[in-house]
Amino acid sequence: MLRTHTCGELNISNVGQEVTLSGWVHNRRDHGGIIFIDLRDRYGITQVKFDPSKNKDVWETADGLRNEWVVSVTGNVVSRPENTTNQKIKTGEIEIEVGRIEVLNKSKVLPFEIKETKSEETNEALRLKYRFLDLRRSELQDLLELKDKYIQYMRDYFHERGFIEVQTPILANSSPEGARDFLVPSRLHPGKFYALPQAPQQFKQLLMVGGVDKYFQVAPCFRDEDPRMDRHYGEFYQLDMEMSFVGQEDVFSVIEPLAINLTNSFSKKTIMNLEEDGRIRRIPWKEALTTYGSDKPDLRFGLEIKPITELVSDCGFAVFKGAIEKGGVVHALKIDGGAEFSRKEIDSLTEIAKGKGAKGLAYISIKENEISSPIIKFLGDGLTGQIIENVGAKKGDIIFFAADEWNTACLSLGAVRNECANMMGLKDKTKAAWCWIIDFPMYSYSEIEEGRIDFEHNPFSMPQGGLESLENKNPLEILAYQYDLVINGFEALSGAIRNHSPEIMYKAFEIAGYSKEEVDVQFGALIRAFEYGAPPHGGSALGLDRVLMVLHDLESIRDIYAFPKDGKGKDLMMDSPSEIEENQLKELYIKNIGIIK
RNA sequence: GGAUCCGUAGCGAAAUUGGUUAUCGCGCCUCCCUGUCACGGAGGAGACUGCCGGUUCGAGUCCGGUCGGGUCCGCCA
Repeated sequence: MLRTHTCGELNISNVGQEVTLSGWVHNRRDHGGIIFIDLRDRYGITQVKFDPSKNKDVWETADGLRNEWVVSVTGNVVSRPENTTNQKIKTGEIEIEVGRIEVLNKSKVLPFEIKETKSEETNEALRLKYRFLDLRRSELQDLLELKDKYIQYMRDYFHERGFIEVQTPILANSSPEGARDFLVPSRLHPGKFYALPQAPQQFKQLLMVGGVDKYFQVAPCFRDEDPRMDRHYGEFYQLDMEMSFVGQEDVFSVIEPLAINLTNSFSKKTIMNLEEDGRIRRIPWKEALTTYGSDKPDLRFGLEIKPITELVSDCGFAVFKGAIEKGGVVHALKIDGGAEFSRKEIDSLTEIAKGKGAKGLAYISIKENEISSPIIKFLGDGLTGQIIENVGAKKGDIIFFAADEWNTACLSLGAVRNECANMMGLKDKTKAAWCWIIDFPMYSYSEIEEGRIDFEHNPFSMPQGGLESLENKNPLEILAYQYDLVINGFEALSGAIRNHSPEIMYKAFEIAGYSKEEVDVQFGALIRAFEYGAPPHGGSALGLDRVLMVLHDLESIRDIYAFPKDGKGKDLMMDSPSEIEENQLKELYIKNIGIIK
C-alpha cells in the first residue's frame, strides 16, 4: 500500500486511525532527539514525527532523510500537544507518529530552492531546465488546476448550448496569408509538405458547410513568430467556436456570458464598464483608434484622446498646419496631474511616440504658476486658452499633441496614453474592463507596396453591405463583420461573420489583387465547398492562455504552460529543437540540408 | 532584423563608484540539541566575478567584442 490518504486531508477527526502517506520531504527539523518531517504532496503538507525513544530503527532512517526524497510512512494520526498546533496549514492540528517508513526514492541536492520561495525569485532559464522541479511549487500546481477548471467550464458551457467539440487536423496545409508556418515534410509524397495549422479556420468553416451548425474546440494553433510576454512561442491554444445561421449579435450573446462568468467565477477581478443592460460595451474600430489610440484599448482608465483638427486648422504653428494641409489630423491627449512629469519623463514619452511613427511630441504643461510649453509662442495665448478649454484641462494637467496622418496620430498618442497610465499607476489590478471592438475595416493600404490594397484583418470576413458594397464603395471605407473582444488592453478573442458566398468571395479577393485562378489555388477547398450550399455562419477564437494570464496578472504567458518554450523558442529541459539523424532526412527524401546565411 | 536591460559560489543578492585576502542570507557537509514548523547553536567546504581582448601600477567595477537570458519594436491574416 503506497498510500491510504493524501497529505492535505487529515484533521482532528482522523485521530486514532492508522494511515499511510506518501510524498516528498518538504522540510526536516532535527532536534537531536525528536525529528519532524513536513511531508508534501499535491494536496498539502502533513507533519510526521520520529521519536528515538519509541522506534529507534525508523528514527535512524529519518535521520538520513534529505529534502525532496520520496518516502512512504505508516503511523497513527495523533492530535498535537497543546500550544504546538500550526494554524498556517490545514493539517496543523494533527501529526503522524511513524511506525514504519520506506524510502521510495532519493534526490540529489536541488539546483534551486522550491521551498518557501516564489518562482519569480529564481532565474527563469534554470526553472525551465528543471521544469519538473518548478512544477512541484504549489504556485504552479495551482495554475495547472486553474487552467483545467477554465477548460472544463468552457467545455460544459458549450455542450449545454448544443455545441459539439470536433478535432480538426494537425497535419494541414500551408496558408498563404498570415503567420509563418511550421512545415512537415511528407514521406509518402516526396517534395511536398504539410503545415501545422495556424488556426482551424478553414476546417471549422467546412464543418459549417457539412451541417455541423454548432462547433467548438480547445484547439492547438501553431505559428512560427517571435514570442512576447503575452504570446507563447510556436504553439498555443484557442477556444475556437463557429455557428451557422447567425449574425454578429448571436455570436456575442454566446461569448459575453462566458467572458463574464469566467471573470466572476475564477478571477478576483471586478468587472467594470458594462452597459446599463449588463452587456459588454461595443466600440467601433474607428472610435477606438481615435479615442484610445488602439484597437485593443485598456478601459480601466479614461485618458481619452480628442481630435482638435478644426480648432487649430488655421493656427500659426507650422507642425500642426503642415500636417493638416497634407490631409492629416491633430489630436490632443490630456493627462490629469501630468504637469508633474519631469523633462526626462517627457523625453521618454516622446521616444515612445516616435516609436509609433510620430515626428515629435508637442505638449502644454499647466503648472501651478505658469504654463510651460515649447509651442505656445507659435499658437499664441488666445488659441492656447481655447485648446485648454476644449480638452477640459486644469491646473496640474499636461496636454500632449500628435499632428500627423490619422493612423500615426492615433497610434502614437495611444502609446503615450498607455505609458502615462503605467507611470501614474492607473492600471487597477482589481478590475477587469472588457469591450468589443466592432466594425473593423475590410481593407487598408498595403504597407509593403505603395497604393496596393490589402485585407486589413482577414479575407474570410463578410463585408458589411455584401456584394453591393464591394462593387460600389471605396474599398477603404468598407467595413467588415469583424470583431475583437478586449480585456485590459489585451486582445482576448477575434472573430467574424464569414463570407459564405463564392461570388462575394471572388470579388473581395479581386479588390485585394487576387485573380480568380489564384483564389482557386489558395483557397480552393473552401470556395468549392461554398458552391454547394454553404450556410451563413460566423464565430470566434479566444486565446485562452492569454485570458488566464490577464485575469490572474501573471508576469508571463509561460507560467500557464506545464512545459513552456523560452523566449527564443527553445525547450531548455528537452533541449529542443535538436539536430536529427542523416537517415531520418533520407527517409523524407531531403538532402543537402544547409543553412543559408 | 533592430532597440534596451541583465550576467558575481548550487540559489538570491552586496562590494563605499578603479584600490588589500570578493561580502551576506539561503542551501550543502560535520558536530551539538526531545515540541519544532523558514527550529536553534558551533564549525567547514564551495567563485578563473559568462567568455575573449583592451585601458591602467592596479579591473567584479571603465572600453570593445562575443555568448546566454529578459523586455520592447518589426512580425503575429
